[in-house]
Amino acid sequence: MMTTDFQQFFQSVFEPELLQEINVTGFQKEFMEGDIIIDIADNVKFMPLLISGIIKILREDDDGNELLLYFLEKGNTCAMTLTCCIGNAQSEIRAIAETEVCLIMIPVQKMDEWMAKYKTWRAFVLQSYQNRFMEVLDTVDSIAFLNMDKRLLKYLANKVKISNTNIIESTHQQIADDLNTSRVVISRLLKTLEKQKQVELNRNSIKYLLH
DNA sequence: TCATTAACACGGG
DNA sequence: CCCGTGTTAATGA
Repeated sequence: MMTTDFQQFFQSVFEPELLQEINVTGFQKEFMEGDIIIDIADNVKFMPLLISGIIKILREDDDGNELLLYFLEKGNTCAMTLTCCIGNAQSEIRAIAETEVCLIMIPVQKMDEWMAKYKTWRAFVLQSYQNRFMEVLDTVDSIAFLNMDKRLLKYLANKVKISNTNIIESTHQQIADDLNTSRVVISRLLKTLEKQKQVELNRNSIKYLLH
Protein backbone atom coordinates (compact mmCIF):
# COMPACT_ATOMS: atom_id res chain seq x y z
CA MET A 1 0.00 0.00 0.00
CA MET A 2 1.48 3.29 -1.12
CA THR A 3 0.84 6.68 0.44
CA THR A 4 -0.27 9.74 -1.43
CA ASP A 5 2.97 11.34 -0.28
CA PHE A 6 4.88 8.91 -2.36
CA GLN A 7 2.70 9.43 -5.40
CA GLN A 8 3.02 13.17 -5.14
CA PHE A 9 6.76 13.28 -4.91
CA PHE A 10 7.88 10.59 -7.30
CA GLN A 11 5.09 11.02 -9.82
CA SER A 12 7.07 13.70 -11.59
CA VAL A 13 10.22 11.59 -11.58
CA PHE A 14 9.11 8.08 -12.58
CA GLU A 15 6.85 6.89 -15.41
CA PRO A 16 3.52 5.23 -14.52
CA GLU A 17 4.71 1.67 -15.28
CA LEU A 18 7.63 2.07 -12.90
CA LEU A 19 5.42 3.60 -10.24
CA GLN A 20 3.19 0.60 -10.61
CA GLU A 21 6.10 -1.79 -10.14
CA ILE A 22 7.30 0.10 -7.10
CA ASN A 23 3.78 -0.17 -5.78
CA VAL A 24 3.84 -3.92 -6.17
CA THR A 25 7.37 -4.79 -5.02
CA GLY A 26 8.17 -2.01 -2.57
CA PHE A 27 6.92 -1.79 0.97
CA GLN A 28 6.74 1.06 3.40
CA LYS A 29 8.79 1.26 6.55
CA GLU A 30 8.87 3.84 9.30
CA PHE A 31 11.57 4.78 11.79
CA MET A 32 11.55 6.90 14.92
CA GLU A 33 14.05 9.65 15.58
CA GLY A 34 17.38 8.14 16.56
CA ASP A 35 16.74 4.71 15.02
CA ILE A 36 19.62 3.16 13.12
CA ILE A 37 18.34 2.43 9.63
CA ILE A 38 21.52 0.93 8.22
CA ASP A 39 24.65 0.24 10.26
CA ILE A 40 28.27 -0.23 9.30
CA ALA A 41 28.91 -3.78 8.08
CA ASP A 42 25.20 -4.44 7.54
CA ASN A 43 24.33 -6.45 4.47
CA VAL A 44 22.11 -4.33 2.32
CA LYS A 45 19.10 -6.14 0.95
CA PHE A 46 16.80 -3.23 0.24
CA MET A 47 17.21 0.08 -1.40
CA PRO A 48 15.40 2.85 0.49
CA LEU A 49 13.51 5.69 -1.17
CA LEU A 50 13.03 8.51 1.28
CA ILE A 51 9.43 9.68 1.43
CA SER A 52 9.58 11.98 4.42
CA GLY A 53 11.94 12.94 7.22
CA ILE A 54 15.69 13.44 7.33
CA ILE A 55 18.40 10.80 7.51
CA LYS A 56 21.90 11.44 8.79
CA ILE A 57 24.71 9.57 7.05
CA LEU A 58 27.91 9.18 9.00
CA ARG A 59 31.21 7.42 9.11
CA GLU A 60 33.00 6.02 12.13
CA ASP A 61 36.70 5.65 12.92
CA ASP A 62 38.43 2.89 14.86
CA ASP A 63 37.83 4.62 18.19
CA GLY A 64 34.12 4.97 17.58
CA ASN A 65 34.25 8.68 16.72
CA GLU A 66 31.54 9.65 14.33
CA LEU A 67 31.81 12.03 11.41
CA LEU A 68 28.82 13.45 9.60
CA LEU A 69 28.97 12.95 5.84
CA TYR A 70 25.67 14.42 4.74
CA PHE A 71 21.92 14.49 5.25
CA LEU A 72 19.33 12.84 3.04
CA GLU A 73 16.05 14.61 2.38
CA LYS A 74 12.73 13.69 0.81
CA GLY A 75 13.21 12.18 -2.63
CA ASN A 76 16.82 11.17 -2.01
CA THR A 77 18.16 7.70 -1.78
CA CYS A 78 21.31 6.38 -0.17
CA ALA A 79 24.19 6.20 -2.64
CA MET A 80 26.00 3.76 -0.37
CA THR A 81 23.12 1.38 -0.73
CA LEU A 82 23.42 1.63 -4.48
CA THR A 83 27.07 0.62 -4.47
CA CYS A 84 26.36 -2.12 -1.98
CA CYS A 85 23.55 -3.48 -4.08
CA ILE A 86 25.70 -3.65 -7.17
CA GLY A 87 28.72 -5.13 -5.44
CA ASN A 88 26.69 -7.21 -3.01
CA ALA A 89 28.86 -5.67 -0.31
CA GLN A 90 28.46 -4.46 3.26
CA SER A 91 27.64 -0.92 4.22
CA GLU A 92 30.56 1.38 4.95
CA ILE A 93 28.35 3.97 6.57
CA ARG A 94 25.71 4.30 9.26
CA ALA A 95 22.31 5.81 8.53
CA ILE A 96 20.40 7.27 11.47
CA ALA A 97 16.91 8.76 11.46
CA GLU A 98 17.41 12.44 12.27
CA THR A 99 13.65 12.91 12.46
CA GLU A 100 10.75 10.52 12.03
CA VAL A 101 11.39 8.82 8.73
CA CYS A 102 9.20 7.11 6.16
CA LEU A 103 10.84 4.93 3.52
CA ILE A 104 9.85 2.78 0.61
CA MET A 105 12.05 -0.30 0.58
CA ILE A 106 12.88 -1.80 -2.80
CA PRO A 107 14.38 -5.31 -3.01
CA VAL A 108 17.90 -5.04 -4.43
CA GLN A 109 17.21 -7.51 -7.24
CA LYS A 110 14.93 -4.95 -8.80
CA MET A 111 17.75 -2.42 -9.03
CA ASP A 112 19.49 -4.07 -12.01
CA GLU A 113 16.31 -5.00 -13.73
CA TRP A 114 14.94 -1.48 -13.60
CA MET A 115 18.23 0.09 -14.65
CA ALA A 116 17.80 -1.56 -18.03
CA LYS A 117 14.05 -1.28 -18.20
CA TYR A 118 13.32 2.29 -17.13
CA LYS A 119 15.13 5.41 -18.30
CA THR A 120 13.75 7.42 -15.42
CA TRP A 121 15.06 4.90 -12.89
CA ARG A 122 18.49 4.96 -14.48
CA ALA A 123 18.50 8.75 -14.47
CA PHE A 124 17.37 8.82 -10.84
CA VAL A 125 20.10 6.44 -9.70
CA LEU A 126 22.84 8.25 -11.62
CA GLN A 127 21.63 11.60 -10.37
CA SER A 128 21.66 10.29 -6.80
CA TYR A 129 25.24 9.18 -7.21
CA GLN A 130 26.17 12.55 -8.58
CA ASN A 131 24.45 14.43 -5.76
CA ARG A 132 25.92 12.34 -2.95
CA PHE A 133 29.37 12.46 -4.47
CA MET A 134 29.21 16.24 -4.55
CA GLU A 135 28.05 16.32 -0.94
CA VAL A 136 30.96 14.19 0.15
CA LEU A 137 33.38 16.36 -1.85
CA ASP A 138 31.93 19.37 -0.10
CA THR A 139 32.43 17.75 3.28
CA VAL A 140 35.99 16.76 2.43
CA ASP A 141 36.70 20.33 1.33
CA SER A 142 35.35 21.62 4.63
CA ILE A 143 37.51 19.33 6.68
CA ALA A 144 40.61 19.97 4.62
CA PHE A 145 40.34 23.69 4.00
CA LEU A 146 38.06 25.29 6.56
CA ASN A 147 38.67 26.11 10.19
CA MET A 148 36.21 24.86 12.72
CA ASP A 149 34.35 28.18 12.89
CA LYS A 150 33.57 28.05 9.18
CA ARG A 151 32.67 24.39 9.37
CA LEU A 152 30.28 25.15 12.21
CA LEU A 153 28.59 27.95 10.28
CA LYS A 154 28.23 25.72 7.26
CA TYR A 155 26.80 22.95 9.41
CA LEU A 156 24.26 25.32 10.94
CA ALA A 157 23.32 26.77 7.56
CA ASN A 158 22.83 23.30 6.14
CA LYS A 159 20.66 22.22 9.05
CA VAL A 160 18.53 25.30 8.65
CA LYS A 161 18.19 24.65 4.95
CA ILE A 162 16.99 21.06 5.21
CA SER A 163 14.74 21.49 8.22
CA ASN A 164 12.80 24.53 6.99
CA THR A 165 13.19 26.33 10.29
CA ASN A 166 15.90 28.59 11.66
CA ILE A 167 15.80 26.89 15.04
CA ILE A 168 18.27 24.05 15.41
CA GLU A 169 17.38 21.72 18.24
CA SER A 170 20.73 20.23 19.15
CA THR A 171 23.03 20.28 22.12
CA HIS A 172 26.60 21.50 21.75
CA GLN A 173 27.74 17.95 22.36
CA GLN A 174 25.69 16.58 19.47
CA ILE A 175 27.14 19.18 17.13
CA ALA A 176 30.63 18.40 18.37
CA ASP A 177 30.01 14.71 17.63
CA ASP A 178 28.80 15.46 14.11
CA LEU A 179 31.86 17.60 13.38
CA ASN A 180 34.15 15.27 15.29
CA THR A 181 35.46 17.89 17.69
CA SER A 182 35.02 18.66 21.38
CA ARG A 183 32.13 20.42 23.06
CA VAL A 184 34.41 23.09 24.49
CA VAL A 185 35.23 24.26 20.99
CA ILE A 186 31.60 24.30 19.86
CA SER A 187 30.48 26.19 22.99
CA ARG A 188 33.22 28.77 22.53
CA LEU A 189 32.58 29.25 18.78
CA LEU A 190 28.82 29.48 19.30
CA LYS A 191 29.39 32.07 22.00
CA THR A 192 31.42 34.25 19.65
CA LEU A 193 28.80 33.78 16.92
CA GLU A 194 26.21 34.97 19.42
CA LYS A 195 28.25 38.06 20.23
CA GLN A 196 28.39 38.75 16.49
CA LYS A 197 24.59 38.49 16.37
CA GLN A 198 24.72 35.53 14.01
CA VAL A 199 22.91 33.16 16.36
CA GLU A 200 20.84 33.17 19.52
CA LEU A 201 21.65 30.53 22.09
CA ASN A 202 19.27 28.71 24.37
CA ARG A 203 19.38 25.39 26.13
CA ASN A 204 18.96 22.62 23.53
CA SER A 205 18.36 25.06 20.71
CA ILE A 206 20.15 27.52 18.49
CA LYS A 207 18.41 30.19 16.43
CA TYR A 208 20.17 30.96 13.18
CA LEU A 209 19.89 34.66 12.38
CA LEU A 210 21.40 34.95 8.90
CA HIS A 211 19.30 35.34 5.71
C1' DT B 1 48.14 29.27 17.81
C1' DC B 2 44.41 26.46 18.38
C1' DA B 3 42.30 21.85 19.86
C1' DT B 4 41.67 18.58 23.61
C1' DT B 5 40.91 16.97 28.15
C1' DA B 6 39.60 17.45 32.77
C1' DA B 7 37.56 20.00 36.06
C1' DC B 8 34.34 23.22 38.13
C1' DA B 9 30.33 26.44 38.90
C1' DC B 10 25.84 27.89 37.51
C1' DG B 11 21.04 27.23 36.67
C1' DG B 12 16.68 25.34 34.80
C1' DG B 13 13.66 21.58 34.70
C1' DC C 1 19.61 16.04 41.38
C1' DC C 2 20.81 15.70 36.47
C1' DC C 3 22.03 17.73 32.32
C1' DG C 4 23.49 21.38 29.28
C1' DT C 5 26.25 25.26 29.24
C1' DG C 6 30.22 28.53 29.95
C1' DT C 7 34.80 28.91 31.34
C1' DT C 8 39.58 27.96 32.85
C1' DA C 9 44.02 25.59 33.30
C1' DA C 10 47.23 22.25 31.65
C1' DT C 11 49.00 19.83 27.78
C1' DG C 12 49.88 18.77 23.04
C1' DA C 13 50.16 19.13 17.94
